[in-house]
Amino acid sequence: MSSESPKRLLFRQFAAVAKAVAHEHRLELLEALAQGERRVEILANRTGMSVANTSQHLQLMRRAGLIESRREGKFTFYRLSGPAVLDLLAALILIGERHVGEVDKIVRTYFLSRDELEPISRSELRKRIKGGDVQVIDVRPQDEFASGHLPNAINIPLEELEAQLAMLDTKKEIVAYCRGAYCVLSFDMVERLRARGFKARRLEDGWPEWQAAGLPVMVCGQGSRAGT
Amino acid sequence: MSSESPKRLLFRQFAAVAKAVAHEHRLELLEALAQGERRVEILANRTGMSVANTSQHLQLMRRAGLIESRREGKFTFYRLSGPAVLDLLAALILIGERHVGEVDKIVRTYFLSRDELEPISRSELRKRIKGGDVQVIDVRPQDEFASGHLPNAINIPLEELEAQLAMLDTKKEIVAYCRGAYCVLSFDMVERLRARGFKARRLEDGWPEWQAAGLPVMVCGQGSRAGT
DNA sequence: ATATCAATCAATCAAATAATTGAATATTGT
DNA sequence: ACAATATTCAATTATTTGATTGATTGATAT
Repeated sequence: MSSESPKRLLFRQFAAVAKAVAHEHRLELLEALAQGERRVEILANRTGMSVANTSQHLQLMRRAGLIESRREGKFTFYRLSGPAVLDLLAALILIGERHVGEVDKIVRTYFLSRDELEPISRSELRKRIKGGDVQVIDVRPQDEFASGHLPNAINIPLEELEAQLAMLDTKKEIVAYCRGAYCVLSFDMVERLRARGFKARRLEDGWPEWQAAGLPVMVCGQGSRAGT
Repeated sequence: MSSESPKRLLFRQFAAVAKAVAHEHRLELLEALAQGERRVEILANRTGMSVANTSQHLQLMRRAGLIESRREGKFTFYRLSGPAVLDLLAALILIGERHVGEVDKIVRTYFLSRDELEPISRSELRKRIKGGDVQVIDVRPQDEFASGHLPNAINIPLEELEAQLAMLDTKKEIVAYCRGAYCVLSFDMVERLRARGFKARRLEDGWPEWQAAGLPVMVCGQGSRAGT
């Protein structure tokens, strides 16, 4: 009587995939990995978990097929196993936004409302970049910027805004972006820029989605990096 | 020190959504609900769970925003909260297929390989239905067929195949479909039809996806139902 | 060889989740 | 009002999952 329906067996596997995303910290790890491949220790720092704990979570996700790893010398690099993982996260976020009251409440409490921020879409931003009438600011840390960013974007992490203010053209509109839909960085940046009288908006999503959409990108030192 | 980052709070909510799908039985419930709204008892029978247990799982998913309910007299009907839920399931299945070895093994063991079955796409099937050179068989139970099906489809559940064989045109190609990508019914139907010399293929997905894609449908007694 | 460092493993304890049972609630029909 | 029916609630127990600790592996550099 141990034989079970194949459908049941398959569902068990799919449930295992879902279980692997069903944890606060693992979602945070996936968000970090959506920026590009990363070492265990870096991920541990980012999420504030112990290295051992981080390692276990990563292995769990690897077993579930969400991520893959590569060994290079002493280091193990992890990366997303494919674009379907981003789809999974997007679906999760969409359901949260539409149908979970808590999400709405948190967004209202901590972020400017989405309408006030007038987010700009990927396709619209692309046109305006071509037109050259917009300044694009990448709010992520320097290392993430270096491993890939939007064309003509300049890198200004939040804490460097003061130092880089002079770089900005007060006439041109600014569009800020960071890691993704719920990365706080670009929200903060837009607020601060507006407080200083700039015309600033947010990209509606972030770097991983831009990249996944196959839009043009720049890597490393090729693009313009602000300051220093 | 109780204040946490808003991102962490949001991720907690998204993780809760993921947890709600992360269970074998709940996936099965969602698959059933993807066919249309259903009562608790019906769902309990379908999944082989007790009514109380089913009710608890359903409430958990409702709290997570995956499903909604409606009371009608003594009955409570549950339904998916929106199309994003289907996207979530699709992403889950895609990751499983691509990156989980077990899934592949199960498919190989229990189903004909996908290539052998030469599945037909939604758009192709739509064209051929218009052309009228194809017989479409809905393999689902009668009640599911009644609440909606593909245009010109006839309903032949597996156990009725023998009785309905005479209905089928041996010249025309047959396309069978059922509940979705991993519903066994249409696999079985194609195998049986081929064993009898028919030219038979599978629709690559099933009723929920057809409906979600906004393609034309028929409801209730309006369409042709085979036999009796 | 040995020291060092990144990552993993193994064992433990604490916490969350799932199934079961029987009682409780709400609605319908008599 | 009363019984019948569909669903939910509450309490219990078994199982699974998560974090922590310290030991272990594997690779590099001295």
